[in-house]
Amino acid sequence: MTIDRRSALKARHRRAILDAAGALIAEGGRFSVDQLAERADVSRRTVFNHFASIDDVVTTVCTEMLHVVIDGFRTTVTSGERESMFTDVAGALRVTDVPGIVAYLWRALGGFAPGNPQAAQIFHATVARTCEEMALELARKYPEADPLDAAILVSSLMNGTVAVATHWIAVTATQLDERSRELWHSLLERMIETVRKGY
Amino acid sequence: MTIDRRSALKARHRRAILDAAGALIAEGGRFSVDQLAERADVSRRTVFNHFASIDDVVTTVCTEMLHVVIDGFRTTVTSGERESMFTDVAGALRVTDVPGIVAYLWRALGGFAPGNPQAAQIFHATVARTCEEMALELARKYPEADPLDAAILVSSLMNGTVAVATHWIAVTATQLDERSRELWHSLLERMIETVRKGY
DNA sequence: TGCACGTAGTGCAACGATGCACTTAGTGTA
DNA sequence: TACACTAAGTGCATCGTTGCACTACGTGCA
Repeated sequence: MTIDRRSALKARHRRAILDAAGALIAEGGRFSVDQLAERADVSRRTVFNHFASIDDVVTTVCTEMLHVVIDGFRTTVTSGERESMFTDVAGALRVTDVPGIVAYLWRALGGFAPGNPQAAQIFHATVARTCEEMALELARKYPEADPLDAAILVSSLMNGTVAVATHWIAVTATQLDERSRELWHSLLERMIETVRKGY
Repeated sequence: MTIDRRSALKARHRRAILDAAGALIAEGGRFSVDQLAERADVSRRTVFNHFASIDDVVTTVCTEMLHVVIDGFRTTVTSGERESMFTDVAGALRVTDVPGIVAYLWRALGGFAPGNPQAAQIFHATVARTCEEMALELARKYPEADPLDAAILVSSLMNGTVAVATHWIAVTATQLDERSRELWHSLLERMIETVRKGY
């Protein structure tokens, strides 16, 4: 087989951009495209060749981080005995530090754009997708269960997250609080609907 | 100032190719362009975009290694008091492990192409240039001295090299012995002539 | 001798990365 | 309000990288 080095170059740069964004986000400061490009050792234009916008970059980074959570959850759920949804979720909590990862993500994002609604939206959208995937995983294993139960269980799995998020909101971006509540409500509704349709 | 990322990309790939070649040479095996390209994580074609030939790559790697020797020698000679060429050469031997570096280079090159006259030629040509630069450095500091003395001193500085080279030749590539002797003779003549002309 | 095969090296067209000039939009300031 | 300034994002020409097909040459083998 032949390795496609043309794709390899693209992939390398894409990775470099994401890694740089992850580092910059973790450092807690806002950052510009120029900073991102410099950190990734690519040109500013290349960033826009790979991603539609800065938010696209950040969303991708967050999604990647939460995929760790999803993968861990999926492994726990699929490898465990069929007992009850509760034991699966409890097991996932023991194996993966879900609230820890998501809290880290949230704090980092808070630093990324304090007072910027974009940060909260990116966070909630990413976490929402993560929750949906986890709820779907549960529903696959327990098809006879009520989708509402799965959604609520996953929601409580993410509880630590919400607490941290709310805390951050209270401390640094009070004006987001109301919007945050709305987003979490709509998230729960979307989860139930998603599980019901089973994609 | 603006960083030229176009050049940066080129430089990065050039470095990757040289590093890969250095590693492959050090590992002691022969290697093809394909191996080199794969190791450097660039396409085969890019190797030829940067270097005219495989020998060009190897020569560059060797030259870079010997620049360590040259730089160390130059520092010792220029920073030391003007006393005698002999003390300078002795000082350089104390500071830099000249025979060690060159012997390593030779063993590595021997592995690169056992039975291949190219290896010996690359080695001798590279070392010859190194010797010339060192002899020139000596002649600059002691312009009244006989170029022959400078050449012979540098030659003796490289003595460990010759010994190792001769040993390797005897063991693994006897057929190169005669050619090696010729090369070293012509090297000495060229050194003297070079110093005499002072470039 | 003829032939398959591996490897060095080249020519070329397509694709990816880059520099630069440009528009757009938000923000602070006189 | 007007204006300077900063940063996001776009269009385009150019340069660097890559895949692929090709030639040339040495080597082993029937």
